[in-house]
Amino acid sequence: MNTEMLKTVSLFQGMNESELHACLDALQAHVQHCRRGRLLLCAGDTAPGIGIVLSGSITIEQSTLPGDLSVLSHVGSGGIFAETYALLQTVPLMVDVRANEDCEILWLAVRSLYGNGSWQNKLNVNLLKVCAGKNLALSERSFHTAPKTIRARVLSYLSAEALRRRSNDFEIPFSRQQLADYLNVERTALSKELGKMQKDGLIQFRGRRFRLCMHDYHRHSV
Amino acid sequence: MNTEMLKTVSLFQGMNESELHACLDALQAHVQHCRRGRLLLCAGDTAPGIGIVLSGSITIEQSTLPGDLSVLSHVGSGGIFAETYALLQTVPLMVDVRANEDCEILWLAVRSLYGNGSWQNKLNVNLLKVCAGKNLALSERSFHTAPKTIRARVLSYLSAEALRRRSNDFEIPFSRQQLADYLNVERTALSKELGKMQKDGLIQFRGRRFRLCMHDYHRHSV
DNA sequence: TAAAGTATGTGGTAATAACCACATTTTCGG
DNA sequence: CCGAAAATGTGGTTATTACCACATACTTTA
Repeated sequence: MNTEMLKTVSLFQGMNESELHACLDALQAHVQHCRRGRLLLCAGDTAPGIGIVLSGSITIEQSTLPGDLSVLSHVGSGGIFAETYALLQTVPLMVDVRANEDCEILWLAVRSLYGNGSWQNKLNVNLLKVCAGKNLALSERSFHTAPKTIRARVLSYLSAEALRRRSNDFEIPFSRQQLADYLNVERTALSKELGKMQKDGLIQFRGRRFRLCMHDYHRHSV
Repeated sequence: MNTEMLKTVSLFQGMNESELHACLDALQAHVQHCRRGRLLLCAGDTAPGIGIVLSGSITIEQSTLPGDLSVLSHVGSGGIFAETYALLQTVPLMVDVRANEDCEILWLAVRSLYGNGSWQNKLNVNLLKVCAGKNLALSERSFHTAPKTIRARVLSYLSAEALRRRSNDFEIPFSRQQLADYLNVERTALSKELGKMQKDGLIQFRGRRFRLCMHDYHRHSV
């Protein structure tokens, strides 16, 4: 493997040749080749580790309705991805990762970070988890505020919540005002839209308790 | 200091008593008392370290125009804050941190994380920086997409960019379509609003080059 | 250089959400 | 159990934006 290239990767900054080798060894580094257009990871998966793009490039895509695809970000050679999900091993991906062109990916197993049990190490790992957690929370919110209509934002949020609780019937942790702030909409407009959605049979709610009535989510005209 | 309480803090998970003490010592932990309503940190500052709320609670506030204050988040006892900025020491805060009630804050000096120079340590620190960087990028975008009008979003973005470049005349890294996506608005609506803003004398632009014509935007110095 | 293709700007229209004033419901302290 | 206060919902109006069709400018390349 070309270690010169690896020295330019942010993760390995400040390491000399021997440290780099020790590191790659301990993290069970291995290379995956991937053809342009193929999925490296898909929503629902748990990340197998931290990904580093050795050559080529990948895109992070929002996996909503097919045909209405949106690219969230682009990671080129030397970039890293999936580290948030790798650090929070229980959390499933909300996005797809696709090879934007033929590429080589270096995977690092993250559990090896928990190396020697020194307090320095524990502190680092705890701090990493906190950062990754905030990261995830921020990504998720930006997900739910992306749709242009209030209805779509509400559905995005409620669907994610239902998925998380593994139930279509659940309580949300927000008051109406807080939910409005979270979704970046005006409170009374939110109330009105919630009412309409109930009338339309999409949801039922009372206070903070919501029920999602998803008849079939596979319906989308061409 | 009450170490029982500290053991519940996410940062110190999994540490025993002696590790905890070693840790507090190495990180030059010290306690600050703060009265309800006072500012702990203000926008433009650089964070002195990682903050942990020992008692009371704090709020993170958006420091835009006074009178139009918005609370971004609330951190209670046991919570940590400012870790993003502490990890990226060069970056000035975009927010204010205020004591929501009388409180005690434990500050940890982050440079001590760079402890022994093992590759494990370097890797951890590098990873932390990557996470903190993504965090910051996500926060910043949610800042710029928070305003309700296109004009306000554009100004929020351009002002931040001007601040970063320390100049009112700069190039942005986005095409129109990309900027529209970033600000979560429709491209042609963005073009129209940019035109109006130029006509109104707020900005000048040509392609990716922008100039901010803000008469009084130097309220960052004390 | 011409032609094709891409990026950007403009006009008009319909849909949507912000905003305000106020009604109703819920929560909470006495 | 009451009344006050907070939270939530409703109606109507206006401002703003999404959306569409198309014009113009700027790039690329044959």
